[in-house]
Amino acid sequence: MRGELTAKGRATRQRIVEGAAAVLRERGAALATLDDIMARTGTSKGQLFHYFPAGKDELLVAVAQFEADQVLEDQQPHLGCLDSWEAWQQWRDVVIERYEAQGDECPLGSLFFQIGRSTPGTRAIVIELLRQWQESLAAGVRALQAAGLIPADVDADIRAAALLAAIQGGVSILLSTGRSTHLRAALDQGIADLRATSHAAV
Amino acid sequence: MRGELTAKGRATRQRIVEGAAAVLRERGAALATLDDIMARTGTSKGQLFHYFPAGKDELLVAVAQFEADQVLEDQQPHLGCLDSWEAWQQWRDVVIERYEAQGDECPLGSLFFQIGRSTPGTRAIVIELLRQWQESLAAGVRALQAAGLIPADVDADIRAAALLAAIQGGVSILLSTGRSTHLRAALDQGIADLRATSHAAV
DNA sequence: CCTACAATGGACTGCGTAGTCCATTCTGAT
DNA sequence: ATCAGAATGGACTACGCAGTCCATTGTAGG
Repeated sequence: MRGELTAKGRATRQRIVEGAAAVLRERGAALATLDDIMARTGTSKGQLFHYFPAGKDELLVAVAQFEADQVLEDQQPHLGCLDSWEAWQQWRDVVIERYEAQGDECPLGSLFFQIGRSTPGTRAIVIELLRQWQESLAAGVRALQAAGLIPADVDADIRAAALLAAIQGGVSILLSTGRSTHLRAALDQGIADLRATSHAAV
Repeated sequence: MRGELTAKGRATRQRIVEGAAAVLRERGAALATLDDIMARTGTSKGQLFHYFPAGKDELLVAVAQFEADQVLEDQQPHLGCLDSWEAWQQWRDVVIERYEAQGDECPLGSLFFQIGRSTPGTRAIVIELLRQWQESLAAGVRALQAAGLIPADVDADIRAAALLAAIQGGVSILLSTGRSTHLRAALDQGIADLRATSHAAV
């Protein structure tokens, strides 16, 4: 038992992270307390500080990483193979469905505002998430070019950046208003405009 | 002196709101304390609760309203008369400049996550802000149609919604990463795609 | 002036919460 | 069976912060 963490220990730690994630989604990072997390996960103070010696911040960073991983996973396998208009459409459906189901709970958003500015940890996680997300989208645009569905002179990176911004904006408006109108409009318009490049007179 | 608030009183109240707004931008709503605000504005506890009897929440709502008004004002007069491509371009420049200057401080964002979910107040303010913003954009699109610069069958509301989402997303990515790349990409691409409708083969 | 009430200052209270500490129980290797 | 170290429980501490309260000062109207 030199490796610091037994099987039981790993399970408990995981339970804490997942439970904490649920609590944070429900109450928001600003209002969630360690007691909430203890109650939800059926753990004690001793355990929390046993697995996250640096305290709440360390736990929040772990949760942020957990949530960030989820975001991309939830879009697979569609995000990974955007090589036809059908694939793009399926991906669109999954994204909208996911965020409509999430409603006004924003795991990463509230986390970011709680500790993002101060701690470099969460910020780095968010940046890396955005980077991978955009890279996948850019790959999708290039796949369309390779398939001859859109012109080769379309700038894949700019398009991907614009699409990513459109999604982010749609989601934050969904968070504020509770309505997915803008997310839908942004995604649909973004894809339509991409499609329009194939028969533009420019 | 029956009207509750003298000239001096009104000035103090205003000073508190503006000072609080500054503090909130700097430290984020989650970390800002009444003591910070007192220090910044040179006021006492007594004053804070004299002008905002319901306490911190009431003050935060006042700040949210103040910030929301700023957002639209800062885009004027450009946002009000988007009737030519030059006007759109100028507006684009103002938006980018404003948010680049703001950097990673998000007055409304942090406010929203602090009290937005719980209090209906801030949420209503944000919703109203978004509504007016989108309405101005839609008016701009219609102005382009009226000027014959884009086809009449372009759906102004959808375009406006997509543009608004693009901006919001660009801003939130700016908040996360500190880089305005996405905001620029989103705005430029959005306007370019709008422009492309005038010579599309569809 | 004088008076009523607004404006101000600041000490004080109460509470929620993060974090500490140690006693006890469990687990696996030898 | 034994023992080191992990896992757990929970009482206890420290403290920051919102909100209360009242004494004092300023101010406009009569």
